Amino acid sequence: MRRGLEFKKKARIIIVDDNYEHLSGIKELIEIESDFDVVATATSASVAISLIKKYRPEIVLMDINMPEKDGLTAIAEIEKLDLGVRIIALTGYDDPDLIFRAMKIGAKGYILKTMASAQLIYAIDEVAAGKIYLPAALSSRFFEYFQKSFKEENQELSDEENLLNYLTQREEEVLDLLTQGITYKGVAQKLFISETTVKTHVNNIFQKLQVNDRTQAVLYALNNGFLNRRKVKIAI
Amino acid sequence: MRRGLEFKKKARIIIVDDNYEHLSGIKELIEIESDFDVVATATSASVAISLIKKYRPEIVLMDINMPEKDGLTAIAEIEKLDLGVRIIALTGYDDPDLIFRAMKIGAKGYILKTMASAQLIYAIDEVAAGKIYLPAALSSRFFEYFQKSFKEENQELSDEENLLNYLTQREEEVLDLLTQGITYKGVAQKLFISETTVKTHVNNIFQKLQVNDRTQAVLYALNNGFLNRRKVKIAI
DNA sequence: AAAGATTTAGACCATATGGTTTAGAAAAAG
DNA sequence: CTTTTTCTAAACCATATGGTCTAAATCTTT
Repeated sequence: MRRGLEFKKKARIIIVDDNYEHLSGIKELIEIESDFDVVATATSASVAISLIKKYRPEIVLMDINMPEKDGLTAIAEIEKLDLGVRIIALTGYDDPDLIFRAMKIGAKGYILKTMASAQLIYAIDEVAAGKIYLPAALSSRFFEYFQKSFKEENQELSDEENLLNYLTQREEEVLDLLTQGITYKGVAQKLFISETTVKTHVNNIFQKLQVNDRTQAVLYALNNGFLNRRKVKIAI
Repeated sequence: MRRGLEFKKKARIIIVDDNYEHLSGIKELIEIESDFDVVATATSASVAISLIKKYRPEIVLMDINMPEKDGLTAIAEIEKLDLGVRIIALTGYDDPDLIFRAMKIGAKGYILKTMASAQLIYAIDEVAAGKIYLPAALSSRFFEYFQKSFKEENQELSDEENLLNYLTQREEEVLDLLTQGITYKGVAQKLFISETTVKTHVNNIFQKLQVNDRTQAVLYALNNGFLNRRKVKIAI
């Protein structure tokens, strides 16, 4: 029966906005200009959450700037419930930090209230279809923020300044095991060398990293990109 | 002289692709269908880098899948030079991991070779204008990957499972200092308590976190969100 | 082939760390 | 106003860790 006639089920929507004017404006817009079904509206995050549990909508339009419980916390809570609700965040302005945090905690889309109504409908359409949608303008802001945070975090030290680059291969292996909380005895066993050899390596590592104990060496390693070819940190 | 006639300087481009067919195809396309100026081409990353240093183009189109030095490493190196070159990554398929890594290290755009030529021109246009451009389809892939990695990292432990939540205030203070690589003696001085008291706290911490040494305690703390209300990690 | 770096490993010693128990004072919870 | 928890601190001991020096075998580089 594939590729046959598909009766596309109307996506059910809940709209959340503390401003009643906005709320009803958006509601009308959706009811008039789209096929979606606004099953409920809420003017506070806490009410919204109970409504979501009750109606199990496909889509939630969530205003971020609300007093009391703010929209971001609400999104995080709803995502934690894991009901499969797809949340589109809504704000008045394109603060990249807000965009970043919303997307981070699981929003499937983000639109500005100032955007054309067609854009809102399109966004809902895309998100209802399982995609994640960010308008090009917001996407651009997001990525600038994203890259900036990476740059700051990663380029703390140049290659010459990063003392990790002076370690030999074997020293790296030893340090790697230390960053897993393994004792010297354990390291010796894993690397098939004697414990005294491990101690020699460790002492060399200390000198090269200019630290005086295991914990500091591990912290230096973690803070300066050791193993960061797989694991990536971003600071926000 | 603002808002006067602006002679928009043609953006200068260098194209990098190990496949010569592709390379000349793209070159012709750009020369015929756009205003951009292809100042050079390269079939390897290392050649590309010297050409970039020489010509200082505004835009670089960089193929990711190349033998020898791969495109991602090349992008990272070029970004490190900090010449203000804006790099657009180019691949045959939409691997979200590749997209994520490319954007992470600073690519200003990402397009597929299979995309329409108009799309390529548009991307260059946007990136040359200072924006970051990801076609909606790739952007969607990116965000799925992005959110998945956050979800995995953040929802490792529930509040009850996270042993850090069983620590007392004083124990948290001690652990905090340990995560800074401070010795027991140092902790004692900072908290104005005796060293034996520190040891008592530390032993209690070990029991609560189910570890047997300082390094493991520090690693547990760092891996399980101690101090993570400000810093956010994502694992890839 | 020679020089240098890396990896291995021992001796020796000092001290920091970890394990266990006991216990009083202070604070919080009931 | 008890009871419980937290914070403080000591004694005691075993062992892991760290500092320094020496040195041979192996691998790299010139």
